Formats: sequence, structure tokens, C-alpha cells
Amino acid sequence: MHLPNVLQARFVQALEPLTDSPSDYAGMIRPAADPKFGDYQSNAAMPLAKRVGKTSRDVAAELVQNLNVTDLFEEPEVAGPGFINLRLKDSVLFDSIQQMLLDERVGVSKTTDPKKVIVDFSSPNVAKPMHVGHIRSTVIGDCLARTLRFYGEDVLTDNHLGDWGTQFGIIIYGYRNFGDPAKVAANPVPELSALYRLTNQLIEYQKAKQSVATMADKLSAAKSDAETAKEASDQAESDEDLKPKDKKKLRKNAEAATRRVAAIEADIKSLKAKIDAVDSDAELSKLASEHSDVDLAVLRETAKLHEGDAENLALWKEFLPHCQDEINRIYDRLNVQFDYTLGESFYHDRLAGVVEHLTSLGLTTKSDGAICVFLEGFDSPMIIQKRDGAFLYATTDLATLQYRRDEFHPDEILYVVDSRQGEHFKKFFAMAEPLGMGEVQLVHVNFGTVLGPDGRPMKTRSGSLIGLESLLDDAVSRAKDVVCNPDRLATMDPPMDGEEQQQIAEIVGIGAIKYADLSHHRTSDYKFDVDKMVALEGNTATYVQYSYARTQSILRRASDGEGLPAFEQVIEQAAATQPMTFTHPNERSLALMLMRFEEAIEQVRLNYAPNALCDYLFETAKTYSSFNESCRVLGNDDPSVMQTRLALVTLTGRVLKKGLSVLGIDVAERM
RNA sequence: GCGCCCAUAGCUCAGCUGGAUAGAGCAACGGACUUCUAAUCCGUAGGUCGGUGGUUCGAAUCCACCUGGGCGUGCCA
Repeated sequence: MHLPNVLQARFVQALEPLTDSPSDYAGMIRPAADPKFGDYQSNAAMPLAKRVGKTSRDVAAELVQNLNVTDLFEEPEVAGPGFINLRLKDSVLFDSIQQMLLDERVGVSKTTDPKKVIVDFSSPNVAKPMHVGHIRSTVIGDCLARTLRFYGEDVLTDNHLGDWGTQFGIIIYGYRNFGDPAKVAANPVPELSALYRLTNQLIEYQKAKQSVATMADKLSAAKSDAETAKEASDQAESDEDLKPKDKKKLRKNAEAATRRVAAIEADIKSLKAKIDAVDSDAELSKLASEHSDVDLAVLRETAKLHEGDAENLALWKEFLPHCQDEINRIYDRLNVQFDYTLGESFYHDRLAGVVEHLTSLGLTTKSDGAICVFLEGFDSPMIIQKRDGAFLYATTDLATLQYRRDEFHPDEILYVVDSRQGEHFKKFFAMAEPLGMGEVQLVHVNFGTVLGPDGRPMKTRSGSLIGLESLLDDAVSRAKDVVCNPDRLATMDPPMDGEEQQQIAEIVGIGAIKYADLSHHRTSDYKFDVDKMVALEGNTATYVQYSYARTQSILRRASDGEGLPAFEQVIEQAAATQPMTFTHPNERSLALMLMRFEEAIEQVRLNYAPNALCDYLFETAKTYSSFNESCRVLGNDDPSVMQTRLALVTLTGRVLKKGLSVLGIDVAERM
């Protein structure tokens, strides 16, 4: 049962005698600010009082008079300026626990009007190795797809792969010039990625040589800025008249300036490293001088591919599946699946048609040789065809939208893409209307940048990036250190064999990374700190997983060899037939938390905000830990107390497991 | 120049679309293991929510301006 929604309906009735627009006020239901105020509160009386010219306490009293909630709540109380405090009857909590126990959906209602929703997420460039930057779209998109599915929406996930760009020009060039067909045939994935790396290295080398000179000036300018800021900060530090707040501000300025210097230094360092790596290697230097026009040559290979050159097309067809294998290995490990993987290449032959169509609608303008669409309210146009005739990602996006409309007839499309592409999506969405797609709801589910531990953005262009796979390995191996802590292993009965240990490490390690991403608000930038996310304490997946494992541990003991599924049926039956009772406040708090599961899921859906569910699961796990500490389940003399507690433990386990699964995170039966 | 986002405890972050005394996790300090997993729990300390005005019965939240930070900004995606 979704209590705020129920209450809202009841308040509409109570408000009707007082106002013409009850719905403006009925929704002002919040969980109580403090347990002493009850479980929920309505704030409707205060704003309404002004409108009707009464005191807010009088209005509150009147609302209470009109309100019919005695089936669910104790007598409502008016407090403070006119808050209406509502406390659930224990019997309602008991009923709710029972109902949730008997429900596969643990009480979360299903939509009666399913919409077709396409979730477009992940979209990496194949052939390039995946790195940390790819994690957000993948993990958030997967979570949203799971959430909507859980609600009963008709969800369709699509991975819009970058499988048609320059990266294939790079591989083709590398294969032509440095490749050994026999080796590639025998061992395609590592060979192709080695060829990509080699060719890319030569390109980066040329680029680095060009840009390294101009960096010195930027550096010295930044350095002098940083020095000035540092001096100001130091001076302020010893100034006793200055407020701590101002000191902090100056300190932060100095830090930001220092960070900028560090960023430029890091860029220079990485440029020099790229140059040195080639210069110090006789063979590479030779290749570099022989292939000094490699950047242009790669573009030529790409252009040939796009023009339909038979040989390049054949190579592309040969290489693509191997590149996909590489990416799929990571998806398997992350347990992420797609209904469709329609990459850029799929839309290639539709692009010219898009331009023609827009032109026939009179929307395009030729400007500096490029075909543009100028949109009202935007300074810059959307360019759909370059001067050289090539198409751009805007063109592909339009073609994709048309295809999806014709093929899938979606009600809504979610684009889970970096905030930095916000302007592109604004333009893109603005074009949906003239293209006759105004009825499809298009949403840019944007997300913030992933920052390094030093606080600067992890950008694709700069420095060496942490490969996604090595990051997963790292998290899993650290999780294993903890899982296989000998002191803990010694307490396991039956003992944990190596296979189980490895399984748990995988579940914990991968869960840690996903949770770290999902628990931050989607739109904020966040600092990616491997140490912290696998720290296995605080607000982490591990804490929640551990709480789940503890519920299962108690149930295993309680079942006494009977087998868990059978035993859980016994608990369900008992909950349905025998009276429950609360004897400790932590029991009631836990019951209330469990009942709010639907509210948390709803938040994810309404705001596309997985962090709401993370917060809920963490709170629930904490509440369970406190319960666990204060309320012994087994060996309790009073059968009704034990029954109630077993029901709570069982339901906690199910809610945590279901909640984590909506996040795309697995659980272990013991840890 | 223009546009978008951000500024909350020492650090990392929440704050449910305007509500009661601003929260959590780390880090710090003090307690709790003969009992269902101490990967835990209980407690203490830590804040002028960047600043100034405004709207409101009521503002971290909405508006304006200011300061500082980040990102984007016509032929990459």
C-alpha cells in the first residue's frame, strides 16, 4: 500500500468543503520529520489558511474533523502552526506485512496502463576499450529499465553502438599496414585491439608533437594565477579578523587554481610520455616517420568505408563481431542486457534520406557549405551534413528517432547520456515537432561527469584512462581480500569453499562499483574513488548485501534443515493466520520502513533517480541492523513475538533483495 | 561574449519539487562481542546551507543580483 497516495485521496475529500481546488493541497503529505510526530504529516492547513482567512490551526482542526482515516490511523493530532500528524495503527502494519509477504511484488503495485518506453543507454564506441566514463550511462540506464519493467511498463532497451566511426578507420589502417592476417584470424580480439592501440598511438604521437609547444604558455599563466591565489589564502589564514567562511573560500580558490595547474601539468606529462614512448623505441620511431600522415590516412579509410568501398566494408564486417564480443564480455559481467543493439552503422543508409526530408520540409539552410537547420532560440545551428558531404551524429540521431517511431511506436524515449550533451538534445528535441513526432515524449536523462580522486574530470582526451575491466578486476580482488579474511572464514559453518568465495567476491565487487555510481544523484558530478567504494563500509552495496545475508542466516537456522523455501511458506502462513505483536520500537520502525518500499521505487520512476532507492535500501538495512541488535528472533518464549520477528526478517530479506535487483545488483546468501 | 550546471560538517555526499530543531557516511572521540555474522550496534563532537536582497505565515529549496567553480558553445560524438 502506498500510504501517501491513499492519504492524498482522503485529504481531497476532507478539503472539499474548504476549497475549490483540493488537489492543490491534498498532496502535501510527507513522512513525519520526527518519530514523535507520528509516521506521516499533512502540511495542507498552513497555505490554505491564508486563502480562506482563518488561522492555520483552525483550518487544521477543521480538516481533522472532515478527515476519514480511522481505518488506518490513530486519531490525528494538530501540532505547531497547523501540522496534522498521523500515526499508523499497528494493525495496519501487521496487515501490510502479511500482504507483502504473500505478494511476489512485495507490495509494489503494477501499472494498469503500460506505456512503451525505449531506454537508450550505454552506447560505447566499439573497438575502443571501455573506460570509467562508460559506467554511468550503462548502470543508470540498466537500473531505469529494470525499474520501469518492474512497474509493468513495456520497456525496450537499445544500445546505440558507435560502430561506424573513425575507430574502424583506425583498425582498418592498422590491419592494412601492421597486421598479420594469420595472427588476427587465430586470435582476433587481442590482435585487433593491439592494432587499434598501435595505430592510435601513432596518431596521438603526431597530435602530441603539435600541441606540446603551446602548453608551456598555458602552464606559466596558470602557475602565476595559482601563486597569487595561494598567497591570498595564506595571508587570510593568519588574519584573525577574517571569518572562517571567507578563509575557506579563499582556500578553495587556491585549491582550484592549483588543480588547474596540476591538470595542465598532467596533460603535458601525458603528451611527453606519448612522445617519449615512440621516440625511445627505434621501431616505433621508424613507423612514426613512415606514417607521418596517419591521422589523415585513417580518415580516408573511414571515408572509404562510408562510401561503400568493398574491401573496407568486408574488413568491417569481419572485425565488428569480435569488437562486440569484447564489449559483451563486460556486459555479461555487469549483468546488463539489451533487447536491441542497433548501432550507428544500422542507420547509415538512411542518413541521406533524413537530409532530403528536412530539406523538402524547407527546414535546412546551406551555410559555409554545410547543411544546417537553424532553430529558434539557439545561437548555433544543428549541422546535419558537413561541407565534405559526411553526416554527423545529429543526423544519425534523427534517423534513429524516425526508425524507432515507425518500428516500435514508443510513447517515451529515454536518452541516458552525459549532461554535456544537453544542448544537442535541446536542439534535437526541438526538431521532433516539425518532423511530426511531437507525440513521443523525449527525455534526456542526463548525468554528471565522473571525476578522478584529484577532483578533475576524467576526460577521454587526456592522460591514460583506467580501463573498465581492470577496474572491475580491482574491485573484485579487493572484495575477495575481505570475503576471505581468515578470521571471518573460520566462523563459517559449513566452511566456504574457494568457488563460493570467488562467487561472493564477484557479487560484492561488482555491486560496489554499481552502487557507488547509483547512490549519487544522477545529475551531480561525483568523485570516483576506488578505495572508498570497495571500502565495504558505510553507504555501500556491501552493507546492504551483508544485511541481506544476515536475514538469510537467521532463516536458515530457524528452518532447522527444513529447506528455506518451504520454511518461508510456513512463515507466510503464520503471518496470515496468527496474531502479531510489537514489543520493541525497533520492530515497528522496521515494519514501517518495509512498507515504504513502494514509495522509494516510485521516486526512481518519477525522477529517473536511482539514488532514491539506494538511500531507501541503506536506511532499511540500518533499521534492520538496529532491530537485529535489539530484537532476538530465535529461542523466544512468546510464539507471537517470534512469529512477528520471523515475518519481519523474511520480508526484510525480500525487500533488500528485490531492491538491489532493481538496481541491477546481486546478493549472496551468506557473506 | 552567450548558454547550462554547481557552491550544505574537516572530507565525500543526501535533502523527497516551500514545512517543525538542516541529515548520512567516512575521518575524530567514548562505549558494547560466553547468545541468530562486530562487514555490526549505541553514544559524543562537528554547520551563518558561498554572499546580499526579494517573494512567503515559513526558504538550503523559488526569484534577482553578486562572488567563486565546472561544463558547453557551427562542420567530433
